[in-house]
Amino acid sequence: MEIASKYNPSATEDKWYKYWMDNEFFKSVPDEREPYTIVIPPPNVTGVLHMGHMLNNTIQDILIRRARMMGKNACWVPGTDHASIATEAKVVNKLKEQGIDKKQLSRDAFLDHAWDWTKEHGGIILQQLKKLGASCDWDRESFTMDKVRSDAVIKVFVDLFEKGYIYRGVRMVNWDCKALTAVSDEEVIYKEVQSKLYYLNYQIEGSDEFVTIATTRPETILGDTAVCINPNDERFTHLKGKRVLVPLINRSIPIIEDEYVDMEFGTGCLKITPAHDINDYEIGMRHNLESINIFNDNGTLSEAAELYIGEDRFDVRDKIIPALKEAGSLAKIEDYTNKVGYSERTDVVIEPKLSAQWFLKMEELAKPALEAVMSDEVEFHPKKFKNVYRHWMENVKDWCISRQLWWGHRIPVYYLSDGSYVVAENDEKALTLAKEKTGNTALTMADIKQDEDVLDTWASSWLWPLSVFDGYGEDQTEIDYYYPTNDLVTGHDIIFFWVARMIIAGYEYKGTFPFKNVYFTGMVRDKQRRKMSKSLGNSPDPLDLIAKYGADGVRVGMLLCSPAGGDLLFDENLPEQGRNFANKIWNAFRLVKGWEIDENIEQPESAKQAIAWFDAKLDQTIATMNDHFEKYRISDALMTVYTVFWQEFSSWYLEAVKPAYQKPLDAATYKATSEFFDKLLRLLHPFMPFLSEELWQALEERQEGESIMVSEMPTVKGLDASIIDKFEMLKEGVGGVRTIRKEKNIPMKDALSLSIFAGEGFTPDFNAVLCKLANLNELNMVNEKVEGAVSFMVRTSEYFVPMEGLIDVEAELEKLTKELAHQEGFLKGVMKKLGNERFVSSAPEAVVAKERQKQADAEAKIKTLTESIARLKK
RNA sequence: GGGCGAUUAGCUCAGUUGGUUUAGAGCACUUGGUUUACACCCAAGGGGUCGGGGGUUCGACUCCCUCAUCGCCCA
Repeated sequence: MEIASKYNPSATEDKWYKYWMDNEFFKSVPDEREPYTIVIPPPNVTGVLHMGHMLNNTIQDILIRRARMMGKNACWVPGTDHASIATEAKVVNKLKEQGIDKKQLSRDAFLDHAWDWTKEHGGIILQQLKKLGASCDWDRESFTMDKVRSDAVIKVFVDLFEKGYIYRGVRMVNWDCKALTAVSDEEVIYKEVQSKLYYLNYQIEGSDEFVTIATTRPETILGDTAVCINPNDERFTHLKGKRVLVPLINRSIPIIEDEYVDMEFGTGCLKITPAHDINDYEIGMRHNLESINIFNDNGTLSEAAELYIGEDRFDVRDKIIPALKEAGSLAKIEDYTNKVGYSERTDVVIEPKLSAQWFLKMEELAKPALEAVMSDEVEFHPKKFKNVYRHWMENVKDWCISRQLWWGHRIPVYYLSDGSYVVAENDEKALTLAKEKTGNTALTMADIKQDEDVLDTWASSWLWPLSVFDGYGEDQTEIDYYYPTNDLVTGHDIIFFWVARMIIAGYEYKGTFPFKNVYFTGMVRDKQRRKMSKSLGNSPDPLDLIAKYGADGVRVGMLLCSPAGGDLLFDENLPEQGRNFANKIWNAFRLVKGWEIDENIEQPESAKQAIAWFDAKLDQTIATMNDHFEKYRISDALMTVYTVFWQEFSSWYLEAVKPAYQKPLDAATYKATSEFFDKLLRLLHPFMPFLSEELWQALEERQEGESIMVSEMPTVKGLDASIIDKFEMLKEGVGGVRTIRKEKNIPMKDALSLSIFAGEGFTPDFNAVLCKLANLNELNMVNEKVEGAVSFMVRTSEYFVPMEGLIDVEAELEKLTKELAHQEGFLKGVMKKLGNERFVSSAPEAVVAKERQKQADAEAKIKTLTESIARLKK
């Protein structure tokens, strides 16, 4: 059978993905088996696949494939979210390109365009995930705005309103002047910027004196309604009760006193602009100040500003400074570094703005969700995120859930002509409620008007683990079976946006957690620790990587350096390493499949020994991997099987059983080897689904409809592990001989003779393997030192390779002396411990015994080395 | 300004309730290799006073304090 010397992923990946789909292996329906469920963090419809998705979904696929092989009913639900702000922005831009202004369209006409856009672009990421091998149940694909999910969102709004958790209030919100909507606190990103601190003089009314205030936003003076001092500040005692004039517009405003003012900062005098700063707003409330809103929604100045009407807020800042200077109001300008909030969506500076919005009260709802995480009912991996979570939950703020947009779930609030309102799931119910409320049975839909705004996208995502199983529908079969889900895999950057809120919703609506475990991935960065971004151009296209290194190679690459929660520094040498590993497996398979099998020849002793060892080694490997998976150390689990396949299986086992060139292999050894290979492929399958399927199908004759992905994951047999340590001794022996060959320039093909003076713990169990791998023509067990030989030690046994005339006495002496010094140093450390009364009396017995064993071993080695040195010196 | 976390080999990280041969892995590096599975390979090797200082302990990479540096979250 001819097999190419290099693995070619592109030839196999599409073939097996289609095979899996055709056989419906990804599909899950409730049955009597234990369910294992993951809901995908829904990528938003405007996105394209990036490295973060690759990492995230690779991990989910590993977990789900493993669970499936462990006999569970594995269900991975895919889907997307509608990304209210981002999608609306995309659609508005697209319409603009076509010469259409959103304002000219009706709500329904705009939504038609948005749906068209979503249908065209929405599923791209999910299609790309198939290339990665994602084994999602595609029949379950959900969208936050489809019928089932939308109904859930509206039902929940009505329910929370009826429970008294939702209220409408005029508050200071984070206003996005580009998207023209409020955004939540979580959607504001604070960045440190170099700015200026402007010192401005305000003339005291009826006097030539003035006070100086410091501000970073001089344009907001037009909205000032007070100047504030600290009542304890003696510098300003004389100002109490006076009034000052706002520069340029000469508005008379009071000087008020409030302890909020930091006497150390700036001049100790603070201007108060209640409409445009959250702290000023609170001070304004305390002192009954007027709020003057000087901005329009798009960030230009309004009529209320009196000056610069219609001009952009940043242009005004540039213009007002010369004007203030000319008016003699500018005292000085200093450089200043401060943090400014930017919109996560549009990257424009957030403008604090007073407006009427809908809020969700969080305090009560958050309690069970906080408790659940602190008590590990929901487990975070890594644990350190528990602290972050607690801090947020204990200080949780009410959630601003309304957005001034059209694309999303329209708020089910209906206003009556008198300004009162009713809340209902649909028009019909709203009308009924309105009639009840007013006692006017003649009301029609024309008399009530639904709120124009939509809900925050996260107000639908937070229901995701419930809504994808139609948790708010009539038929509860699915939710009863799949909920709670098992694992959630997501980036730690959305712990508040999404994870915390899902946990809250889970407890509120099902009385229990939405998922048992949360695995937080790190952020994918480039080698220089920069975030991957389009503008930097430092993010590779995942599909290009797959084409270059194969999906399995990329999956392995993503995982090789991704401890939970830590940042992942991506570099192309990672998928390259993954590809190399795939090729290693491919070639090991090529070797095994290339052997000719002879039923009649006897199994060599060396093969028997190697099989006994690798059987135990594999058993231990499975146990180690299980342990890693239980603790969500997924990259460690991969590293375990990586090392075992490459080092133990390929470099030791296969070399030990490999027949001589062009000689056949006995049937028993082939059978054992084939079984080992089969198990290794199964262990590898969750990480490398395509290659493992390709080889598993070729390893034996398989029936149509068979697949490694639905085969059983190997389990621990509980074999005696002591053989593994004995084999390590054999490796040291082989290594010793190899070193001698290298030092003496003896090629591998020249057979050598070896004598072993056995020390404590020596085992002859692997002598046959030793002869084969060290290429020995003679192996003698001796009871005394061998003259005229090069020697080395394996633990307390001494190995001799006779080498008449080739011995470099000086070099041997140097080697032995160095080793002796090391052993003596080591013994000294051990003796120091054992010489300490308090160590011997207070350390556990086992620890002391271990030290005594170290002492005995070291003394035996020192004795041997001393004798050998003396002999050489003769 | 408040809080959290980190600092171990050139790089990225393990180190699992303080005791397994005076610290481990992967990558990178050095040396040697046309062995008939694989150069996307094989064999061997170098490299760290575990950020600094102090303390607790018979014993500290591991626990406590402190300083320094960095990162993240929140205001």
